[in-house]
Amino acid sequence: MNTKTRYATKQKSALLDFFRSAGGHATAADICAYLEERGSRVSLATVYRQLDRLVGEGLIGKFTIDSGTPACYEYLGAHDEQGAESCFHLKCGTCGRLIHLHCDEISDMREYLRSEHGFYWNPLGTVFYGECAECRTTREDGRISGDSGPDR
Amino acid sequence: MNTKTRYATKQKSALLDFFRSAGGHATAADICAYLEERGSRVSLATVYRQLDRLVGEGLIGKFTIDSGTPACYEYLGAHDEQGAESCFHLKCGTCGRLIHLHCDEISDMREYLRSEHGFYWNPLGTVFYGECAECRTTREDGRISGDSGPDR
DNA sequence: TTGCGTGCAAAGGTTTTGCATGGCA
DNA sequence: TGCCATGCAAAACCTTTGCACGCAA
Repeated sequence: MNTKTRYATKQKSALLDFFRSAGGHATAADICAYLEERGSRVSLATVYRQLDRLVGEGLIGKFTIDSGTPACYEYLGAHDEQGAESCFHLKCGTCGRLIHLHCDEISDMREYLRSEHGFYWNPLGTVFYGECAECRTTREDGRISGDSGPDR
Repeated sequence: MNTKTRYATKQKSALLDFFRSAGGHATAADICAYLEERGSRVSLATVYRQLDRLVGEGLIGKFTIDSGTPACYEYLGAHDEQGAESCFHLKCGTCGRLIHLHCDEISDMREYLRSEHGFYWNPLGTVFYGECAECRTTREDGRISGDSGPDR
């Protein structure tokens, strides 16, 4: 589905620069806006095309927060093999925050999925949905306005 | 965000009938098509509105496979509290299959995320990305056409 | 009778695609 | 020079929303 990069263009290096310097996760539109601000204008279509290639090359990861919202992309190049596999994301459905996590505990989970279910799990790109501590506390304490509970 | 159901309409019961009989996961469009085939036509907008409410009521779960693709919905009513929390999904990025899984092992993961990171994980709605055993084997054996590896 | 739920159509937002042009090798 | 990558605009797609009507309570 995604073609290999054959030529080194300034748009591509601008994208990589963005990920290396800005870090964290960003949507295609974020990247576009950031680059424009920096003087190197890149069209949104090109951003999507490059991102697709970079994902295919394994340099960046793509993950989906919710259908209808733009996909998030994140630089993986900085992680070594070990590190990359211990990095994943938590999404709080109440406040909408995306939490970035590094921990080795999930290697157990990987091992389990592989041996027991034959599934080779890639934690990158996987988003754990739930509720963060702050929101949970707030909701249990106050029972503020809404009585319909969290979003999901 | 999602309003409570106040009236019992035939559209709503048609939706619930669908989930109880057809089971598994389905997109809004799937449901719409299925119902039309059965003679009970329900507009897509209504399907979305009802799904939103049903998710809010906890009767069905919503999860996102990939941005750009329609969201999947699944009936949860059949699960007891315990069962619901041991149900989750694996997505093979190579063949695109969505694998349905029930296992209790993940309660360890939940416990870990809660005690260590204060995060209340809801396994439903979370999709584990990776590669299934068949695809892995095929790819390692044959190294068929493409040399660019799996989609992600 | 009240007002929620529905259907239709249009809008909104994200992502993809066609085609002519420009730039890398 | 050959061909890939880009830019622009339009299309495709999923989902939400506005509004008038019908139906449950």
